[in-house]
Amino acid sequence: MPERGTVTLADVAERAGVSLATASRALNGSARKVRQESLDRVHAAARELRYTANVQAQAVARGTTTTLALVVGDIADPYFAAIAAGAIRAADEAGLVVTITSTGGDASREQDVLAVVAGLRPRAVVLAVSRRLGATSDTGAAVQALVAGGAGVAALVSDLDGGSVPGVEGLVIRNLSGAAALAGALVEQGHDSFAVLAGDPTLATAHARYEGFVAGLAAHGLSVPDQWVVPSAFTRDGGHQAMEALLAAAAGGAAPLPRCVFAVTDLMAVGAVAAIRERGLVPGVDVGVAGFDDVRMLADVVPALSTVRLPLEEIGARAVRRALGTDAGGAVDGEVVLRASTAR
Amino acid sequence: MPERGTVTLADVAERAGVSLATASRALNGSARKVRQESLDRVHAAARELRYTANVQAQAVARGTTTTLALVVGDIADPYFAAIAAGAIRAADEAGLVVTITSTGGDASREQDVLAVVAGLRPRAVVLAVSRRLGATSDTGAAVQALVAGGAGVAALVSDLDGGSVPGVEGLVIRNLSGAAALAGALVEQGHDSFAVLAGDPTLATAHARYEGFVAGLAAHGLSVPDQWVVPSAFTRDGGHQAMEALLAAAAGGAAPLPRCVFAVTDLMAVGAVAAIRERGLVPGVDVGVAGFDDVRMLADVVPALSTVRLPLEEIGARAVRRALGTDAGGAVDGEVVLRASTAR
DNA sequence: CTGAAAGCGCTAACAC
DNA sequence: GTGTTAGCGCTTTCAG
Repeated sequence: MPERGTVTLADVAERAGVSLATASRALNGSARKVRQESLDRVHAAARELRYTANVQAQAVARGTTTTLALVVGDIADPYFAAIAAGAIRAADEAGLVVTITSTGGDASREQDVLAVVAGLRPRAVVLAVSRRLGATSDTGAAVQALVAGGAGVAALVSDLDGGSVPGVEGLVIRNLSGAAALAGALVEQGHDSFAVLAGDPTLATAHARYEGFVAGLAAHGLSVPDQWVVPSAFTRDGGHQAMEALLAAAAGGAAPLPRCVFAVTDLMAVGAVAAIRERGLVPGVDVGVAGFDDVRMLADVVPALSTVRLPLEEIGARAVRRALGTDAGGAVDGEVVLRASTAR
Repeated sequence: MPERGTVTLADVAERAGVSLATASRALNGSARKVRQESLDRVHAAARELRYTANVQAQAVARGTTTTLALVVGDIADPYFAAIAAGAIRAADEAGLVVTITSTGGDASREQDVLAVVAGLRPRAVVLAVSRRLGATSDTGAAVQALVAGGAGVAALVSDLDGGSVPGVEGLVIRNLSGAAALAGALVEQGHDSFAVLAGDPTLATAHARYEGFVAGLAAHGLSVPDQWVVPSAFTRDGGHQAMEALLAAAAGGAAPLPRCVFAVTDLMAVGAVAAIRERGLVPGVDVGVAGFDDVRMLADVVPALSTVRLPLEEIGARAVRRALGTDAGGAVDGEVVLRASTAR
């Protein structure tokens, strides 16, 4: 029987012939306090009426919500999408509903987004945004407000990241050491001259990967000449353009071509591979390409990308637990995976 | 000055020296009714106190929320991720916050998910799940409840889809005609024997694309023999396995290999390409492969995939507007894009 | 064990 | 214009 409007607890209580309080206790409250018979009656009534508790009302009455806010740069980016998937799973396990807001990578929007998030009075919030180096402490203030409001806050950070915001749990992703390990592996594989498609150097993640890679090379006595460090947008197209710049310079005789190129992101690496191919060269043979992340969606690109695998879904899940205080801690390591794109 | 606990409207009103009602009107209510001076005072107080309205409280008081619930199969799937991105953008423009719940493609979980969604009392809900043919009307009932609760509901449906659920706006995606057009284009390109990697035939989307393709071929006097219609999981691996089955049969002499294979999804197509390559054949040359969706992430696979482009983000955005009643309607067409994977 | 009643933070009549 | 005062739907003392 479709009801008009919406069914309230009062309706259920009335139908079950008990008080509002009893109905509430039967349906949600601390169990054990309700007689079996009343309990059954209430449940029956609820079922018949198709009652579903209004979580907003519960939230104001209880003073705490069941919302977990996830702030990401761009949900269409597979990196964030994978993290979101893990976060949703973990939140679900904790009985929380995930609200996703996206900054679009825009720092100014971040402020607004955080304000909206604050209005949600979330039980926990996970910040999976591309942190900007020299971050405006405005953002810090907004986060402080969240913390003061009682929300557990976790943020993905890099192992190069400087000051941690007080009150927020940082889940450190070892971009620095991962990139360093990759550099070492590539050198041992025989590569001896490298360029870095560095992405946006003001982004903490991009910066850490760049620094790590350079440090890894340095440990083997190698370095990357300045003209071979090319910044760009932190996207597939950015990688394409950066690689194109390198190729153009080499074609113009301005500089030789490196044996291997490290793109700080798989997506950028894919762009680079395309650029190489467009010049009539063979990626992986004429010039090696390595990425970072090992996003699953790119598993079938040819040549298969050497990269640093990050357990993205796991990261999302752990960030949630971290925000809820149910994850002990510990950093997340990447795993170097060598494939055809750097096989020579 | 970090406040302890949380700031309420009452705090703001007190600090501004006005009543609760005035503060409410100044901050949210129907403007115009508050004197400029009071208005300024209230805003100043709000700013100083870092006040952010509690949306849950507003929701119960107003009897309507600012939540838009998006139900997707799997947010890590680029198809859904793109739709989600568009939905988030459109919702944001409408001042709504998006809550994403994922069914994981599990029909039984769909029930639970819908129950949770109902508890949110969302202003609107977008169902972007893989509809199952012969759907359990249980789901229909759950949706009914949502509609009865006053939520605007929109669902992505196929042009082959049968009964529309009363009360829900169906945004029809022309899978059927898109696949038919693709078939026609491939025939005109010179292909004359086809296999279909049909995915999960119980999913409305997969089914429509299969039917459309077959119909498109029929229009040119061609057909697909039964043994060349191979069902599988609706995933990359499913496509891989299905193609592998085809290749194995051909290698065993059991059947010849078709000139061209249509995978009902780009992801499946990519899996098929990989399988072809593993057999030492050249995809696009020895056997053509076409997909559906044109997911951006796969733009750089080699050979570039012939496919049917769907404006995924746009679809997400329109579904939101549809649910809100601000989109007039009209189906979404796919656009055939021929590329190297079927060039011969 | 159960009911009556007092909130939770905010909005919306309804007066003044 | 602004303040008073009921609620919104639900939880939670506090008595019985």
